[in-house]
Amino acid sequence: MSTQELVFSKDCSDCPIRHRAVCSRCEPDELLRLEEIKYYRSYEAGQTLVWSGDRMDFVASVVSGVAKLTQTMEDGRTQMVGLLLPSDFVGRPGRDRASYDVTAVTPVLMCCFRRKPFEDLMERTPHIATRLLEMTLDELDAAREWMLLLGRKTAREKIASLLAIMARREASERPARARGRVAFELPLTREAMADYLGLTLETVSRQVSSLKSEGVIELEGKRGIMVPDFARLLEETGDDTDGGHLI
Amino acid sequence: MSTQELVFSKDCSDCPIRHRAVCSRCEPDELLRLEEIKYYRSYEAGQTLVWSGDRMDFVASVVSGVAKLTQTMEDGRTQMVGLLLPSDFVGRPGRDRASYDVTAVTPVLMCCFRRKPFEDLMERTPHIATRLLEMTLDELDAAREWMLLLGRKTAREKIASLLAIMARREASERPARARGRVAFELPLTREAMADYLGLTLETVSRQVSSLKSEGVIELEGKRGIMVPDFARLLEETGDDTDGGHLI
DNA sequence: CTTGTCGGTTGATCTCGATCAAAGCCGTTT
DNA sequence: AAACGGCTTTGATCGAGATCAACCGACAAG
Repeated sequence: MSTQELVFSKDCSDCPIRHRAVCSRCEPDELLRLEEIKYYRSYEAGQTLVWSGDRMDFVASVVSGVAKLTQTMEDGRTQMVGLLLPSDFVGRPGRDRASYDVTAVTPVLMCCFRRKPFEDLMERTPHIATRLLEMTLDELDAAREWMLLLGRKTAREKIASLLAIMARREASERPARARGRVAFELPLTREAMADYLGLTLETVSRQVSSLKSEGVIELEGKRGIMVPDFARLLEETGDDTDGGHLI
Repeated sequence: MSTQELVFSKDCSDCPIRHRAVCSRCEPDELLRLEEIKYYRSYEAGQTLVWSGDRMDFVASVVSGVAKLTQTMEDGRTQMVGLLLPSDFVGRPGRDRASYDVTAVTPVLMCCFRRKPFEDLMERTPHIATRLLEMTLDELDAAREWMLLLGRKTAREKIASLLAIMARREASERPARARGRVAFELPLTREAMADYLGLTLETVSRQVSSLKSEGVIELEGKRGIMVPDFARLLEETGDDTDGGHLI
């Protein structure tokens, strides 16, 4: 398959700059230059892609699957600090050591770019930096919302918030769905949810059960979550519901 | 005072790109273009510069003083999500509404740039975007460390961590000081510390007292903190102390 | 079929930090 | 000097979530 083929047949789904379907200024020759320095890697669930402190000579974009960034204290307490879904970017141009553990939550396919050439390309292609800045600012916003969750929300609100975030993200992928009704796969174990929310897995389990028994959510098998009334779920998050951006 | 004068006499201390004394590629004429679109604003302690949701047609750089970014829930629970010290950047190119409340903690002087012209300048001056990306990535790292603190640390560790962060930042400003011994002004009230750490002000007060009575810190007047042995303080943070970057 | 493992649930108890309440300490105003 | 307001400290009590422990169900391996 020619490089050209790859780029356009897949709608450049592995170009980190295009991934979120925003950068309309991606020129074909710039994409080609990206093609030259990229390669794929796949990982199985549970596998750690990078350890905190490791040398990291690539940056990458998640093509499929879910991965997490975690920080761990000496005594084993761990906190998830990033959840990577398809189209998310990993790695940091200009730094050669990873700051967090990166672990596959489900099987993951990454599209990697060798770091040095990627940095060179960034120098020559200004709007890649602009796009990356935009994505990083989005991540920073998400991190700050997450901080409010960690610092001030109750266990119940935390669970509801996590479900709302996942549901919203799911909905944005496939916007066609019944009004207010959302169903999605939650790819996280109770323990991973606990690490996300700064709780213990027992508390997560109890609160999920409680939301289920009150009809806010329905469980479908192991990982399926069904939200009959999204607005109802939002009420449980403690967030401003009339903030406009409902979904 | 001529523009030239201002730029070079103050070592461009109000240029957000140069603020952290990193961007060695700032050309005089680029700095001049920044000069043309900037203005100063000062605020008194307690004053809110921007309300979440407000229109924000500038970006800015803190020249002096301390400001905070906070998020508040309907019922009044608030969480600080950013602490802005001199040289920090506020605002987001490409977005016209503020996402957080920005409040002066001490009297603050801001160097503001009208947003649209700043964005235009960014287009024409690629390494401004690069520099901004770098700064944003630093902030993201800080936010993620903060998430570990909020999600997993004990009250005592939280206090120690905050003090260590402030001490470290202080030390980097004026690197000349006795080995292990650091003194600094903590510009936050107990309530602000509580908002930073996801605690109540009573808990903050108790833990500070406890650290004092155990000799980890000494209080000098209202706001002065003296750390006789920085390594000792670090032990209390729960962080990896042999992570190299001690101070 | 048994055994093991992994993820999840549920129960009993404990504890850290929240909450409620009362003073204390300045610095400023009257 | 007295009164006041903002900030802090300290005490008593309460409760949400952690901890410890048992058990369940699904699935894979022996």
